Amino acid sequence: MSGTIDIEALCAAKGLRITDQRRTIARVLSDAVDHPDVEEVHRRAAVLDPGISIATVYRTVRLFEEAGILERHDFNGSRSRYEAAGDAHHDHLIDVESGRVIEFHDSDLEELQRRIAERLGFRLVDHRMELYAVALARDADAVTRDKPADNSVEADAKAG
Amino acid sequence: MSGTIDIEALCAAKGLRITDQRRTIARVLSDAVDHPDVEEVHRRAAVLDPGISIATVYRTVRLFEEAGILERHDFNGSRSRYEAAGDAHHDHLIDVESGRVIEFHDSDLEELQRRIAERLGFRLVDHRMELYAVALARDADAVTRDKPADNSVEADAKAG
DNA sequence: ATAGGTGCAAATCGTTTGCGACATC
DNA sequence: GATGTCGCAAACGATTTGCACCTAT
Repeated sequence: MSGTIDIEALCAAKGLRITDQRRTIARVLSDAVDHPDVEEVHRRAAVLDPGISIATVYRTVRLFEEAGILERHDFNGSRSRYEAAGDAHHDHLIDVESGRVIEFHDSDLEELQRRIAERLGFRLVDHRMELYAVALARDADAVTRDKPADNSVEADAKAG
Repeated sequence: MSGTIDIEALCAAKGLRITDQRRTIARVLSDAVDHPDVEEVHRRAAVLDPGISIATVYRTVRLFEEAGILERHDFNGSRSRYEAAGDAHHDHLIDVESGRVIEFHDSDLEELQRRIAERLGFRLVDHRMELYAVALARDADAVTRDKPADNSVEADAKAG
């Protein structure tokens, strides 16, 4: 889902100075189909530009996140993981056995969350929701799309 | 809700060696009506036993968490916060303006999460769900209990 | 008596930052 | 050419750990 976002174009649009390093990191993140952490982004960026520093990667993902270009996740605690923020909103299911992250969206869930907050006297401004689960039996991918449209779960698996 | 759990008794039941420090920390956590971080637990424990070390607090909350006596939360990233695990399961709404944490339970939500995981081919084993919200107008606490029983939201505010 | 807990200080991990050199606008 | 960025290494905050001493069982 995020693999199609042109982060470099977004940088330009936001008036961010574009350097070789930022271009490289933007490309790595535009191409990512998973949710890499900083170390992994650095590893991939270093393939394209061996001199790139991890400090620059930290600075850049932070910059991009503050510009709304990236989303940061904190699935297990320790390391932060990133994905392009351009897609429609979605939540994550983490396969606790493989570490695989599956994105999904369910509008009933979104609506219910909104109503719960309202019932408590609040207006929902954000939420964080992760499902930790184990695959059912063997045919775990045969059920990927069993109902159409927004109201159901549309998922595409992404590597760890 | 967690203020009534006798953590010391749970330690004994689990065969954990009970020391003065653990007794003190257990009491602090049994008495807590909020979600203190390690520094705050240490601060409160030090009132009862000024010599207690923060390393011991870290070791003890970790021990208690691994024994299933405490739950660790990671609401904003940095510091972990703890609460007694004895209560019925609940989720958290965080008032982004005051930092106040409100506990709630909604069985529709729990059920929906289970179904979403199932639809994706998984069995739900755990979840994390936090609502970030701002208080509506002034009468934010007049709506605390507007529907009865499990199906609705039952909340009690807890300090940050 | 002994397995295990404690306090201290040093180590670790992820992340941020001060600095002088360098690149982009 | 001014302003901002880079790489490096040191600094940082939260947490863990090695060690010599102490305590519950």
